[in-house]
Amino acid sequence: MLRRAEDRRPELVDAALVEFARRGLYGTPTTAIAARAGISQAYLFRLYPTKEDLFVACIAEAYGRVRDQFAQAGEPHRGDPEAALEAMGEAYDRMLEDGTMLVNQLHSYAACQEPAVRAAVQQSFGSIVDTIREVSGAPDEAVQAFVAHGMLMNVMGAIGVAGSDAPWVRALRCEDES
Amino acid sequence: MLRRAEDRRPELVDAALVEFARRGLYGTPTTAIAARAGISQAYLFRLYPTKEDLFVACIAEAYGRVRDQFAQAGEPHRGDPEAALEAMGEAYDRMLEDGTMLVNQLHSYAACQEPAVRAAVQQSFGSIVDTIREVSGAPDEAVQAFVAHGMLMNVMGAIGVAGSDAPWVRALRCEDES
DNA sequence: GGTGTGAGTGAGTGAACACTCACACCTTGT
DNA sequence: ACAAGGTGTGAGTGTTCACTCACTCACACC
Repeated sequence: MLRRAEDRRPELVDAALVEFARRGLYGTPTTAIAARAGISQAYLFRLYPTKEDLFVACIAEAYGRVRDQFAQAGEPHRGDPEAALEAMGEAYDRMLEDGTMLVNQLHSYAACQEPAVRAAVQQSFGSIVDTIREVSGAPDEAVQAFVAHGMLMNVMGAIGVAGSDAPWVRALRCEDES
Repeated sequence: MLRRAEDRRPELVDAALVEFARRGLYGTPTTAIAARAGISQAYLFRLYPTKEDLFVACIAEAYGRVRDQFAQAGEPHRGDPEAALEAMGEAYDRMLEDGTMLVNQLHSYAACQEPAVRAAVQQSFGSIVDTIREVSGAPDEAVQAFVAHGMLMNVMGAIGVAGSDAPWVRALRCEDES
Protein backbone atom coordinates (compact mmCIF):
# COMPACT_ATOMS: atom_id res chain seq x y z
CA MET A 1 0.00 0.00 0.00
CA LEU A 2 2.55 2.56 1.06
CA ARG A 3 5.39 3.32 -1.32
CA ARG A 4 8.82 4.72 -0.59
CA ALA A 5 9.32 8.42 -1.25
CA GLU A 6 12.41 7.62 -3.34
CA ASP A 7 10.22 5.52 -5.64
CA ARG A 8 7.52 8.14 -5.84
CA ARG A 9 9.76 11.00 -6.82
CA PRO A 10 10.68 9.70 -10.28
CA GLU A 11 7.03 8.95 -10.99
CA LEU A 12 6.13 12.46 -9.96
CA VAL A 13 8.80 13.82 -12.26
CA ASP A 14 7.38 11.74 -15.12
CA ALA A 15 3.94 13.20 -14.55
CA ALA A 16 5.34 16.70 -14.15
CA LEU A 17 7.24 16.41 -17.43
CA VAL A 18 3.95 15.81 -19.22
CA GLU A 19 2.19 18.71 -17.53
CA PHE A 20 5.07 21.17 -17.73
CA ALA A 21 5.38 20.36 -21.42
CA ARG A 22 2.06 22.10 -21.99
CA ARG A 23 2.57 25.50 -20.41
CA GLY A 24 5.91 25.56 -18.70
CA LEU A 25 6.87 26.51 -15.17
CA TYR A 26 4.57 29.49 -14.74
CA GLY A 27 1.54 28.20 -16.62
CA THR A 28 1.26 24.75 -15.06
CA PRO A 29 -0.62 24.36 -11.77
CA THR A 30 0.72 21.92 -9.23
CA THR A 31 -2.80 20.53 -8.83
CA ALA A 32 -2.65 19.19 -12.38
CA ILE A 33 0.72 17.59 -11.77
CA ALA A 34 -0.39 15.97 -8.53
CA ALA A 35 -3.55 14.67 -10.17
CA ARG A 36 -1.60 13.13 -13.03
CA ALA A 37 0.83 11.55 -10.59
CA GLY A 38 -2.06 10.17 -8.55
CA ILE A 39 -1.03 11.81 -5.30
CA SER A 40 -2.37 14.68 -3.26
CA GLN A 41 -1.08 18.18 -3.84
CA ALA A 42 0.04 18.22 -0.22
CA TYR A 43 2.26 15.23 -0.77
CA LEU A 44 3.72 16.77 -3.90
CA PHE A 45 5.00 19.56 -1.73
CA ARG A 46 6.48 17.11 0.68
CA LEU A 47 8.39 15.39 -2.12
CA TYR A 48 9.54 18.70 -3.62
CA PRO A 49 9.31 21.71 -1.32
CA THR A 50 8.58 24.20 -4.10
CA LYS A 51 7.22 24.03 -7.60
CA GLU A 52 10.49 25.41 -8.84
CA ASP A 53 12.40 22.55 -7.22
CA LEU A 54 10.19 20.10 -9.07
CA PHE A 55 10.71 21.97 -12.30
CA VAL A 56 14.46 21.86 -11.84
CA ALA A 57 14.27 18.12 -11.28
CA CYS A 58 12.29 17.84 -14.51
CA ILE A 59 14.88 19.84 -16.41
CA ALA A 60 17.65 17.58 -15.18
CA GLU A 61 15.66 14.50 -16.12
CA ALA A 62 14.67 15.74 -19.57
CA TYR A 63 18.16 16.87 -20.51
CA GLY A 64 19.61 13.72 -19.02
CA ARG A 65 17.46 11.51 -21.19
CA VAL A 66 18.43 13.43 -24.30
CA ARG A 67 22.08 13.14 -23.40
CA ASP A 68 21.73 9.41 -22.80
CA GLN A 69 20.05 8.92 -26.16
CA PHE A 70 22.88 10.80 -27.85
CA ALA A 71 25.51 8.79 -26.06
CA GLN A 72 23.81 5.52 -26.86
CA ALA A 73 23.29 6.40 -30.51
CA GLY A 74 26.78 7.75 -31.02
CA GLU A 75 28.78 5.20 -29.09
CA PRO A 76 28.89 2.52 -31.81
CA HIS A 77 30.36 5.12 -34.17
CA ARG A 78 33.05 6.44 -31.89
CA GLY A 79 35.95 7.59 -34.04
CA ASP A 80 33.75 8.29 -37.06
CA PRO A 81 32.43 11.81 -36.48
CA GLU A 82 30.11 11.93 -39.46
CA ALA A 83 28.47 8.62 -38.72
CA ALA A 84 28.21 9.45 -35.03
CA LEU A 85 26.47 12.77 -35.66
CA GLU A 86 24.22 11.12 -38.20
CA ALA A 87 23.16 8.50 -35.67
CA MET A 88 22.60 11.16 -33.02
CA GLY A 89 20.48 13.10 -35.47
CA GLU A 90 18.30 10.07 -36.00
CA ALA A 91 17.96 9.65 -32.26
CA TYR A 92 16.91 13.29 -32.05
CA ASP A 93 14.26 12.77 -34.73
CA ARG A 94 12.82 9.90 -32.74
CA MET A 95 12.67 12.07 -29.63
CA LEU A 96 10.90 14.79 -31.57
CA GLU A 97 8.05 12.40 -32.25
CA ASP A 98 6.92 12.30 -28.66
CA GLY A 99 8.24 15.79 -28.06
CA THR A 100 7.78 15.92 -24.31
CA MET A 101 11.47 16.08 -23.49
CA LEU A 102 12.31 18.56 -26.19
CA VAL A 103 9.47 20.97 -25.58
CA ASN A 104 10.45 21.02 -21.95
CA GLN A 105 13.80 22.30 -23.09
CA LEU A 106 12.08 25.27 -24.65
CA HIS A 107 10.25 25.89 -21.40
CA SER A 108 13.53 25.68 -19.55
CA TYR A 109 15.01 28.45 -21.66
CA ALA A 110 11.96 30.58 -20.99
CA ALA A 111 12.29 30.09 -17.23
CA CYS A 112 15.98 30.99 -17.11
CA GLN A 113 15.15 34.19 -15.30
CA GLU A 114 15.02 32.06 -12.15
CA PRO A 115 18.58 31.55 -10.96
CA ALA A 116 18.06 27.94 -9.93
CA VAL A 117 16.61 27.11 -13.31
CA ARG A 118 19.38 28.90 -15.11
CA ALA A 119 22.03 27.02 -13.18
CA ALA A 120 20.39 23.69 -13.95
CA VAL A 121 20.00 24.53 -17.63
CA GLN A 122 23.59 25.63 -17.98
CA GLN A 123 24.83 22.51 -16.33
CA SER A 124 22.57 20.10 -18.22
CA PHE A 125 23.01 21.78 -21.55
CA GLY A 126 26.76 21.78 -21.16
CA SER A 127 26.66 18.11 -20.32
CA ILE A 128 24.82 17.36 -23.57
CA VAL A 129 27.27 19.36 -25.63
CA ASP A 130 30.20 17.70 -23.90
CA THR A 131 28.72 14.31 -24.68
CA ILE A 132 28.22 15.18 -28.34
CA ARG A 133 31.76 16.46 -28.58
CA GLU A 134 33.33 13.61 -26.73
CA VAL A 135 31.46 10.74 -28.33
CA SER A 136 31.46 12.04 -31.88
CA GLY A 137 34.88 13.63 -31.82
CA ALA A 138 33.55 16.01 -34.47
CA PRO A 139 35.11 19.44 -35.02
CA ASP A 140 33.53 22.44 -33.33
CA GLU A 141 31.93 23.68 -36.54
CA ALA A 142 30.10 20.40 -37.05
CA VAL A 143 28.98 20.26 -33.42
CA GLN A 144 27.70 23.80 -33.59
CA ALA A 145 25.78 23.09 -36.77
CA PHE A 146 24.37 19.91 -35.25
CA VAL A 147 23.14 21.61 -32.09
CA ALA A 148 21.77 24.59 -33.98
CA HIS A 149 19.91 22.37 -36.40
CA GLY A 150 18.42 20.45 -33.52
CA MET A 151 17.11 23.63 -31.98
CA LEU A 152 15.51 24.68 -35.21
CA MET A 153 13.71 21.35 -35.51
CA ASN A 154 12.66 21.59 -31.90
CA VAL A 155 11.17 25.04 -32.40
CA MET A 156 9.45 24.05 -35.60
CA GLY A 157 7.84 21.18 -33.76
CA ALA A 158 6.76 23.42 -30.92
CA ILE A 159 5.16 26.05 -33.13
CA GLY A 160 3.22 23.37 -34.94
CA VAL A 161 4.65 23.59 -38.43
CA ALA A 162 6.36 20.21 -38.38
CA GLY A 163 3.84 18.80 -40.83
CA SER A 164 3.14 21.97 -42.76
CA ASP A 165 4.02 22.31 -46.41
CA ALA A 166 4.08 26.10 -46.55
CA PRO A 167 6.94 27.21 -48.81
CA TRP A 168 9.02 28.69 -46.03
CA VAL A 169 8.66 25.54 -43.97
CA ARG A 170 9.71 23.40 -46.89
CA ALA A 171 12.70 25.67 -47.40
CA LEU A 172 13.77 25.30 -43.78
CA ARG A 173 13.52 21.57 -44.21
CA CYS A 174 15.60 21.91 -47.40
CA GLU A 175 13.01 20.14 -49.51
CA ASP A 176 12.90 21.24 -53.12
CA GLU A 177 9.59 22.46 -54.54
CA SER A 178 7.56 19.70 -56.12
CA MET B 1 -3.44 65.92 -21.39
CA LEU B 2 -5.46 63.13 -22.91
CA ARG B 3 -3.79 60.96 -25.55
CA ARG B 4 -5.36 59.00 -28.37
CA ALA B 5 -5.74 55.28 -27.82
CA GLU B 6 -3.97 54.63 -31.11
CA ASP B 7 -0.91 56.46 -29.77
CA ARG B 8 -1.04 54.70 -26.45
CA ARG B 9 -1.21 51.20 -27.81
CA PRO B 10 2.32 51.12 -29.25
CA GLU B 11 3.70 52.55 -26.03
CA LEU B 12 1.89 49.88 -24.09
CA VAL B 13 3.34 47.24 -26.38
CA ASP B 14 6.82 48.67 -25.80
CA ALA B 15 6.36 48.39 -22.05
CA ALA B 16 4.85 44.94 -22.37
CA LEU B 17 7.78 43.75 -24.45
CA VAL B 18 10.11 44.63 -21.59
CA GLU B 19 7.97 42.90 -18.97
CA PHE B 20 7.11 39.83 -21.02
CA ALA B 21 10.81 39.41 -21.77
CA ARG B 22 11.34 38.52 -18.13
CA ARG B 23 8.87 35.72 -17.52
CA GLY B 24 6.74 35.30 -20.59
CA LEU B 25 2.98 35.20 -21.04
CA TYR B 26 2.09 33.22 -17.94
CA GLY B 27 4.65 34.64 -15.54
CA THR B 28 4.12 38.33 -16.19
CA PRO B 29 1.35 40.15 -14.32
CA THR B 30 -0.60 42.80 -16.16
CA THR B 31 -0.13 45.10 -13.19
CA ALA B 32 3.59 45.24 -13.90
CA ILE B 33 2.97 46.02 -17.56
CA ALA B 34 0.48 48.76 -16.77
CA ALA B 35 2.83 50.28 -14.22
CA ARG B 36 5.70 50.35 -16.68
CA ALA B 37 3.48 51.89 -19.33
CA GLY B 38 2.30 54.52 -16.86
CA ILE B 39 -1.38 53.70 -17.19
CA SER B 40 -3.92 51.99 -14.97
CA GLN B 41 -4.48 48.29 -15.24
CA ALA B 42 -8.11 49.03 -16.09
CA TYR B 43 -7.07 51.05 -19.11
CA LEU B 44 -4.70 48.33 -20.23
CA PHE B 45 -7.71 46.07 -20.52
CA ARG B 46 -9.54 48.65 -22.54
CA LEU B 47 -6.67 48.88 -25.00
CA TYR B 48 -6.29 45.10 -25.20
CA PRO B 49 -9.26 43.10 -23.99
CA THR B 50 -7.19 40.17 -22.73
CA LYS B 51 -3.62 39.65 -21.66
CA GLU B 52 -3.27 37.15 -24.46
CA ASP B 53 -4.30 39.75 -27.02
CA LEU B 54 -1.58 42.04 -25.72
CA PHE B 55 0.93 39.24 -25.85
CA VAL B 56 0.00 38.48 -29.44
CA ALA B 57 0.50 42.14 -30.32
CA CYS B 58 3.92 41.97 -28.70
CA ILE B 59 4.83 38.89 -30.70
CA ALA B 60 3.87 40.61 -33.91
CA GLU B 61 5.87 43.69 -32.98
CA ALA B 62 8.98 41.79 -31.88
CA TYR B 63 9.07 39.56 -34.94
CA GLY B 64 8.27 42.53 -37.15
CA ARG B 65 11.23 44.47 -35.86
CA VAL B 66 13.55 41.55 -36.43
CA ARG B 67 12.23 41.13 -39.94
CA ASP B 68 12.70 44.85 -40.65
CA GLN B 69 16.28 44.74 -39.40
CA PHE B 70 17.00 41.79 -41.64
CA ALA B 71 15.43 43.48 -44.63
CA GLN B 72 17.31 46.69 -44.01
CA ALA B 73 20.62 44.95 -43.48
CA GLY B 74 20.27 42.65 -46.45
CA GLU B 75 18.78 45.03 -48.98
CA PRO B 76 22.09 46.67 -50.03
CA HIS B 77 23.45 43.23 -50.85
CA ARG B 78 20.53 41.95 -52.87
CA GLY B 79 21.87 39.53 -55.45
CA ASP B 80 24.87 38.55 -53.34
CA PRO B 81 23.58 35.84 -51.01
CA GLU B 82 26.71 35.45 -48.96
CA ALA B 83 27.12 39.14 -48.31
CA ALA B 84 23.43 39.53 -47.57
CA LEU B 85 23.40 36.73 -45.00
CA GLU B 86 26.58 38.10 -43.48
CA ALA B 87 25.01 41.52 -43.08
CA MET B 88 21.87 40.01 -41.61
CA GLY B 89 23.99 38.06 -39.17
CA GLU B 90 25.61 41.25 -38.00
CA ALA B 91 22.19 42.82 -37.57
CA TYR B 92 21.18 39.82 -35.48
CA ASP B 93 24.25 40.19 -33.28
CA ARG B 94 23.31 43.79 -32.61
CA MET B 95 19.79 42.74 -31.65
CA LEU B 96 21.19 40.14 -29.28
CA GLU B 97 22.85 42.88 -27.30
CA ASP B 98 19.63 44.31 -26.02
CA GLY B 99 17.95 40.93 -26.22
CA THR B 100 14.39 42.03 -25.53
CA MET B 101 13.05 41.16 -28.94
CA LEU B 102 14.86 37.87 -29.19
CA VAL B 103 14.04 36.58 -25.75
CA ASN B 104 10.42 37.34 -26.46
CA GLN B 105 10.70 34.95 -29.35
CA LEU B 106 11.64 32.21 -26.92
CA HIS B 107 8.63 33.08 -24.81
CA SER B 108 6.46 32.96 -27.88
CA TYR B 109 7.54 29.39 -28.62
CA ALA B 110 6.78 28.44 -25.05
CA ALA B 111 3.26 29.90 -25.28
CA CYS B 112 2.39 28.15 -28.52
CA GLN B 113 -0.07 25.95 -26.70
CA GLU B 114 -2.51 28.87 -27.01
CA PRO B 115 -4.00 28.75 -30.49
CA ALA B 116 -3.95 32.51 -30.97
CA VAL B 117 -0.29 32.67 -30.04
CA ARG B 118 0.56 29.76 -32.27
CA ALA B 119 -1.16 31.37 -35.23
CA ALA B 120 0.68 34.63 -34.68
CA VAL B 121 4.02 32.90 -34.29
CA GLN B 122 3.57 30.83 -37.41
CA GLN B 123 2.64 33.87 -39.42
CA SER B 124 5.38 36.13 -38.07
CA PHE B 125 8.05 33.49 -38.20
CA GLY B 126 7.16 32.63 -41.76
CA SER B 127 7.34 36.27 -42.67
CA ILE B 128 10.89 36.48 -41.34
CA VAL B 129 11.99 33.41 -43.22
CA ASP B 130 10.36 34.67 -46.39
CA THR B 131 12.21 37.95 -46.02
CA ILE B 132 15.54 36.22 -45.52
CA ARG B 133 14.92 34.05 -48.54
CA GLU B 134 13.69 36.79 -50.76
CA VAL B 135 16.23 39.47 -49.90
CA SER B 136 19.29 37.23 -49.75
CA GLY B 137 18.32 34.88 -52.55
CA ALA B 138 20.40 32.27 -50.75
CA PRO B 139 19.80 28.53 -51.27
CA ASP B 140 17.64 26.69 -48.78
CA GLU B 141 20.59 25.02 -47.10
CA ALA B 142 22.20 28.37 -46.33
CA VAL B 143 18.94 29.86 -45.08
CA GLN B 144 18.36 26.88 -42.84
CA ALA B 145 21.85 27.11 -41.41
CA PHE B 146 21.43 30.83 -40.88
CA VAL B 147 18.15 30.52 -39.02
CA ALA B 148 19.36 27.58 -36.97
CA HIS B 149 22.52 29.41 -36.00
CA GLY B 150 20.47 32.41 -34.96
CA MET B 151 18.37 30.27 -32.68
CA LEU B 152 21.41 28.79 -31.05
CA MET B 153 22.82 32.23 -30.32
CA ASN B 154 19.45 33.33 -29.01
CA VAL B 155 19.24 30.41 -26.62
CA MET B 156 22.80 30.84 -25.46
CA GLY B 157 22.03 34.44 -24.66
CA ALA B 158 18.88 33.49 -22.79
CA ILE B 159 20.52 30.86 -20.64
CA GLY B 160 23.23 33.29 -19.68
CA VAL B 161 26.31 31.71 -21.20
CA ALA B 162 26.92 34.38 -23.82
CA GLY B 163 29.98 35.64 -21.98
CA SER B 164 31.10 32.34 -20.51
CA ASP B 165 34.37 30.73 -21.48
CA ALA B 166 33.51 27.20 -20.44
CA PRO B 167 34.94 24.77 -22.99
CA TRP B 168 31.61 23.66 -24.37
CA VAL B 169 30.52 27.27 -24.81
CA ARG B 170 33.72 28.10 -26.63
CA ALA B 171 33.19 25.08 -28.84
CA LEU B 172 29.66 26.17 -29.74
CA ARG B 173 31.08 29.55 -30.62
CA CYS B 174 33.74 27.77 -32.71
CA GLU B 175 36.59 29.47 -30.89
CA ASP B 176 39.74 27.42 -30.71
CA GLU B 177 41.27 26.79 -27.28
CA SER B 178 43.81 29.38 -26.24
C1' DG C 1 0.38 -5.03 22.05
C1' DG C 2 2.82 -0.87 22.13
C1' DT C 3 5.48 2.63 20.10
C1' DG C 4 8.02 5.30 16.80
C1' DT C 5 8.47 6.82 12.08
C1' DG C 6 7.57 7.75 7.52
C1' DA C 7 3.62 7.88 3.96
C1' DG C 8 -0.19 10.27 2.69
C1' DT C 9 -4.20 13.54 2.72
C1' DG C 10 -8.56 16.88 3.44
C1' DA C 11 -9.31 21.08 4.25
C1' DG C 12 -7.83 25.15 4.44
C1' DT C 13 -5.14 30.18 3.92
C1' DG C 14 -3.53 34.26 2.21
C1' DA C 15 -2.01 36.41 -1.68
C1' DA C 16 -1.91 37.32 -6.50
C1' DC C 17 -4.12 37.94 -10.51
C1' DA C 18 -7.16 38.63 -14.75
C1' DC C 19 -10.74 41.16 -15.57
C1' DT C 20 -15.03 44.53 -14.56
C1' DC C 21 -17.81 48.52 -13.44
C1' DA C 22 -19.28 52.83 -12.28
C1' DC C 23 -17.83 57.08 -12.66
C1' DA C 24 -14.93 61.44 -13.66
C1' DC C 25 -12.64 64.20 -16.86
C1' DC C 26 -11.18 66.08 -21.21
C1' DT C 27 -11.98 67.35 -26.02
C1' DT C 28 -14.51 68.37 -30.04
C1' DG C 29 -18.33 69.72 -32.89
C1' DT C 30 -22.20 72.53 -33.26
C1' DA D 1 -23.22 76.54 -24.02
C1' DC D 2 -23.63 72.04 -24.05
C1' DA D 3 -24.12 67.29 -25.64
C1' DA D 4 -21.69 63.32 -27.22
C1' DG D 5 -18.13 60.47 -27.08
C1' DG D 6 -13.53 59.14 -26.16
C1' DT D 7 -9.84 58.93 -22.34
C1' DG D 8 -8.69 57.34 -17.98
C1' DT D 9 -9.14 55.47 -13.19
C1' DG D 10 -10.26 53.72 -8.12
C1' DA D 11 -12.06 50.29 -6.18
C1' DG D 12 -13.56 46.24 -6.46
C1' DT D 13 -14.78 40.71 -7.70
C1' DG D 14 -14.35 36.03 -8.21
C1' DT D 15 -11.05 32.73 -8.98
C1' DT D 16 -6.85 30.35 -9.03
C1' DC D 17 -2.87 28.93 -6.99
C1' DA D 18 1.32 27.88 -4.17
C1' DC D 19 1.90 26.34 -0.03
C1' DT D 20 0.57 24.76 5.09
C1' DC D 21 -1.34 22.29 8.97
C1' DA D 22 -3.33 19.04 11.65
C1' DC D 23 -4.26 14.81 11.26
C1' DT D 24 -4.77 9.51 9.94
C1' DC D 25 -2.89 5.34 8.55
C1' DA D 26 0.49 1.65 7.38
C1' DC D 27 4.36 -0.68 8.71
C1' DA D 28 8.63 -2.27 11.26
C1' DC D 29 10.63 -3.47 15.30
C1' DC D 30 10.65 -4.78 20.02
